Amino acid sequence: MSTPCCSAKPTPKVKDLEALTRVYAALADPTRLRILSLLGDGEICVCHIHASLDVPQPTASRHLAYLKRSGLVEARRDGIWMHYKMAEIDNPVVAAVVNAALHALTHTDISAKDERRLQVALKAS
Amino acid sequence: MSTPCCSAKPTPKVKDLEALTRVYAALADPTRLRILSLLGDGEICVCHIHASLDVPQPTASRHLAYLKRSGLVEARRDGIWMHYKMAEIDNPVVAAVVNAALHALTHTDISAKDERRLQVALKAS
DNA sequence: GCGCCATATTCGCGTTAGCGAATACGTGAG
DNA sequence: CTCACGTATTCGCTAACGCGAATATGGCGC
Repeated sequence: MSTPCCSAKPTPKVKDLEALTRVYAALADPTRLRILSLLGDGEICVCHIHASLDVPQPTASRHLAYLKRSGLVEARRDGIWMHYKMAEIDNPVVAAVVNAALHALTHTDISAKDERRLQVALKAS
Repeated sequence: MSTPCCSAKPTPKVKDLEALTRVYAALADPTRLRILSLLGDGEICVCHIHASLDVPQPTASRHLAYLKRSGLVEARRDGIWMHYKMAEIDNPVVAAVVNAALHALTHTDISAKDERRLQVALKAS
């Protein structure tokens, strides 16, 4: 369940190591990991992200742009607000890596606290 | 099998995000990923590593030192030669992340070629 | 001891990343 | 049109990384 790769028999291929490397580079930052952890539960507005993480707004925006560049995240405009969510990853090998990250994040204290702050913020809306 | 975490019920914890971040930083380099892929099959001598990857010896040594610092790899001295192997990772969450990486690497072309070159080198010993 | 071999480290360089602060963009309200 | 608000980008600045080249360490044979 956490590694859906290889459930289908036709062996998937990664074009080259660069794709994997870029994904791991995107995961190699605590702020981005915290963002991904929040996005693992569904689409969220930027304001809720930087409020839940308690980081400056430009910081959240910059990391979100990085994640979008890396193909891990998709953006949707809704009037004034931007909503982000996890991207559909076509490559099953890469998807398994990202899922492993999301799963690992469920075991961190910080992500649990972020999640709690997010729920509070959502309730206040 | 690829994610042994959570097979036991007592929920494991990651001290903080820094541990995860450091692991991902260690994985965010193509040369290190290729090295880990080779080490996934067992202990290897440094000379075979830099020969199989076709990278300069100092480069292999530098990345191996990085991996050792990150706790992903262990070194063993055998006379003149240094042998490296995957480290036993105590934290099951981190272990799952590393296993996901090793699994992903089995789907890359480059790692397959490295593996083939390694087998040739081992046969010639 | 000397010298050779495998491995590790250092140095200088260019590239990249992250941050805080400030500023620009873009959309809806009035 | 103008303003306010949410979001994105730019500007120094600093720190870390990766590389090639050169050099240093450490163990073995003689």
